[in-house]
Amino acid sequence: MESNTAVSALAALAQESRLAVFRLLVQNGPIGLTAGVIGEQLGLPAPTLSFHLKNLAQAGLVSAVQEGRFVRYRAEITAIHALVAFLTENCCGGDLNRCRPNESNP
Amino acid sequence: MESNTAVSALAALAQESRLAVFRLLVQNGPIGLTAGVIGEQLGLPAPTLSFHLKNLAQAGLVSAVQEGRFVRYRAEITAIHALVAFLTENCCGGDLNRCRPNESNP
DNA sequence: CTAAGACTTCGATAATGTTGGAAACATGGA
DNA sequence: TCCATGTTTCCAACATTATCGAAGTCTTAG
Repeated sequence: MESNTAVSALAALAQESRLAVFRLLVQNGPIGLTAGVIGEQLGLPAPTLSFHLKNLAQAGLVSAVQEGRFVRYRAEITAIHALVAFLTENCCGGDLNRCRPNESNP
Repeated sequence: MESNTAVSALAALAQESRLAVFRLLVQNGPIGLTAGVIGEQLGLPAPTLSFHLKNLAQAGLVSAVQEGRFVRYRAEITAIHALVAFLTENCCGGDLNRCRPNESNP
């Protein structure tokens, strides 16, 4: 993963509404939710939600699939895993024995 | 973890320089680095670095300890773990069997 | 006590992100 | 075809953040 990709993903999540949208989608797993339902659940005006969903999609955190008049959104869990791997890359110089010597290791 | 805390942490990491600082600190584990060394390694002017380090510290992602004239910074790995837990909280409604049915589960 | 070094705060400027109403754009049903 | 519904684009006001020079604080050495 490149630094720019990580920054985009983190920036996408670093906003109250988008974070709420993402978490809601995570909770709905592979079933996902349509834009309208998301807006209803979170009380967001349609243009605002659309703006945020686009942002999340561009960051690769959610996927969008057209279903007739609806658009179904799903969380991309693998994106989060990749992000965490990037953040903790080469943790403690790669030597996990040196990682937090006086604390429990993960 | 509260939503505000998560947003703060994500916003702190959602910036090229701060992300680089954090990753550098992660790689140096419990040993950490002084502000001067970080600035030298990343080529950041002192005021800019100070601004970013303060931001990271306020978000709980790094800790700062005064050592004489120096200030030693360390990454707070547990903050990342808490953040990930918050992001994936109640994933797929808590039923992991429903999580990505056609893909490998984590 | 003075000076030099490490780091932070101040302050001004520039750039970027957020919000939501109005209007436009699809899509499917009557 | 025409209408109702779901979603997006446009736009303008507003709010937040990034940058770094200059000046300030704090600490140790001489």
